[in-house]
Amino acid sequence: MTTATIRDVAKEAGVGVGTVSRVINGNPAVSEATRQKVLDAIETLDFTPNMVARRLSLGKTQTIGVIVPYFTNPSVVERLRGVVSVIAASDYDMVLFDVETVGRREAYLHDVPGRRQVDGLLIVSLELTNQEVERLERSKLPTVLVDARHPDLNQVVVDNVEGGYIATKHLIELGHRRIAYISDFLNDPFNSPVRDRFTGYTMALEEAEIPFRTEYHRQARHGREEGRKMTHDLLDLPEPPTAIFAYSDTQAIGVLEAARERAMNVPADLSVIGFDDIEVAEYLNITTIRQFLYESGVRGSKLLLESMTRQFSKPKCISLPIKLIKRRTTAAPSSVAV
Amino acid sequence: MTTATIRDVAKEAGVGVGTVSRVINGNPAVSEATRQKVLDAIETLDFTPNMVARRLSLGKTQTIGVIVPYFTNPSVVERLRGVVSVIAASDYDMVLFDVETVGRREAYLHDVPGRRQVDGLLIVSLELTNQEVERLERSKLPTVLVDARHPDLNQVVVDNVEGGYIATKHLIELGHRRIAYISDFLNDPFNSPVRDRFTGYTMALEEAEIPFRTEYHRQARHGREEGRKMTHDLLDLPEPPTAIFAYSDTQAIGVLEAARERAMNVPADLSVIGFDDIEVAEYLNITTIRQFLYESGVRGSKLLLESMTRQFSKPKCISLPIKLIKRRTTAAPSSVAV
DNA sequence: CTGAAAGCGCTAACAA
DNA sequence: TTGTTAGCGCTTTCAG
Repeated sequence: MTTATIRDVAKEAGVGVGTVSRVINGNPAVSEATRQKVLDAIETLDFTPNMVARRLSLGKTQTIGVIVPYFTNPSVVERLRGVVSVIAASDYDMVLFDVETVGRREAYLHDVPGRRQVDGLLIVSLELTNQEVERLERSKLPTVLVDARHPDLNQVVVDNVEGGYIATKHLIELGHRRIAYISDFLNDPFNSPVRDRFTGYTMALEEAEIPFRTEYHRQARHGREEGRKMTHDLLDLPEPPTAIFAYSDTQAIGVLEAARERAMNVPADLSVIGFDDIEVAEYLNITTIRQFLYESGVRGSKLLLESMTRQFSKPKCISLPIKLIKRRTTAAPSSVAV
Repeated sequence: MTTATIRDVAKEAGVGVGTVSRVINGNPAVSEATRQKVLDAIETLDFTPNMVARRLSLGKTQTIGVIVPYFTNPSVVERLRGVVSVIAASDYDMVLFDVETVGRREAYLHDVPGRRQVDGLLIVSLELTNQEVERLERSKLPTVLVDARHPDLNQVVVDNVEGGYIATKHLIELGHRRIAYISDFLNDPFNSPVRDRFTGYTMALEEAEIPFRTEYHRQARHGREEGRKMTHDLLDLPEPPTAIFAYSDTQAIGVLEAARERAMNVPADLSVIGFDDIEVAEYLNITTIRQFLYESGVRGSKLLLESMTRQFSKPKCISLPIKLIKRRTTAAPSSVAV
């Protein structure tokens, strides 16, 4: 038994396919009698409309695409949760494109708009080149960026410079002078937050007239383990920092591990501040800069849904706040260290 | 400028649409000369084939659907990571259906097979009724269950009875006699793991000739907060337990919180064991029963991909191991408590 | 090798 | 109200 089509239903009910289509789509221009006949036929044939056919006919897919890098990253997952919560409640399906390599990134960014398989596109934590944006614009595919900026696109963002500034300033106000910043690679063309937070870091330093020391900035691939290693390097310095600002909570966890391995007391011997406020940060009592990750996903997808119904005259930019969350990994430096 | 179709390309290249199609699909029966003409035309028109049309024509979607409950649940996310890792590396797209309510559950399970929008279906942590399975079979849609059982379907599972048994036995061997089990509701028809682990719990008790006490089993909705509350209730008992086996790590975290609120020392005053071994469990040093969540996603999707190419004579059942991970939340009861 | 034409299952415009 | 028909863009015989 092959699946029933609209034609089978029409035959079974003794009506035309158009009528069946109308019934399916709730078109009121159908008499109650025939509607019932059709409904019965649908029932006996256990018919469900073929979405692919409908999509082709309609020219719409009722699907939104979400491109995310590193689905393994907790902050990305948290944003995605927000996205899922609104998409699942809408009439749209969601297809997920996970970018782990440059190749896939290019493939998705190139193909997804052209293939016409989604009605809207949400791009999370991925910096786009002008060329890519141009292509997107040509395809007329409604798009919104979450955690990435571009003058021509709708976006929801956060002020990472300010975030870096606030984090560093918190440490300074606590009395620290030897403050390190550990982060992802600064020269990654697709990662501007890492640079922005660095800028905030240096701004705060400068404001407090603390000279920036190259050896206090470490960079590596993203990850807890890398955070751990960088911390050890830092602590091996002749004049080790008394506080570390980690680009992400994940890296901050690595810092904590390193400290534990050296039997150092946090925050007495070493202060640590992270960024993001992922869920674990709370359990581990990590002082951090909260950015509303879940909320960013929610706002981003809502903005997308909205932009799919009406065109905005110019790109919308939603700026989400950030907030210092003081917990138990930061304190004044022990006097001996100063 | 509307998107170019295969017909435009054909005209531009001065060939028939069939030829263009052949070129696109790498059909070797095309002369090098015409192939080049077509390629040029594709280039100048910036043509990308419309996936929806291709799908309709092919009768395949190159898409696999994944139905998960509570995307907010860390263990589900972890499984999903495994799924994403293999799907993203395949030629399939992945559409995600998040089930938060009974209504959506029914809707997805009913519609997804019929709509023919996916070539395969992965169902995670969702128990199916016979009726639902029957429908699935009728639709001939390749399906695999992850973390759920059914005699007629492919599946990857874990022995939860054994898990519950091992967890409890660990506590018993440490010397505990007053052991509580906190969990999700036992009578949830769609959650058999909760019952299985309970069975394992009672088995271990029985084997050690420890009578089961009703007041030592608490149930509530899933969540950290609920775990916290149940723990307080337990500790308010005239004869409180010395050890708690939590259905999930999430709930175990709640136990830890409650203990901290009472300034109780874990594991000296109270032992805690969780289940799953989600990432946080490691950071928080929670003793737990590891089930290979990520791996379950990987195996499940591989099995699905495989079952989409060749039919199995009978349903495959992959059973993943479990493992006691001893960390720092379990120890012998303090003598005073005995 | 290549072009023409017949679908894939559905929607919507057009008649009736 | 309803049936008929022309697409939606692509693949795939079937001739040539």
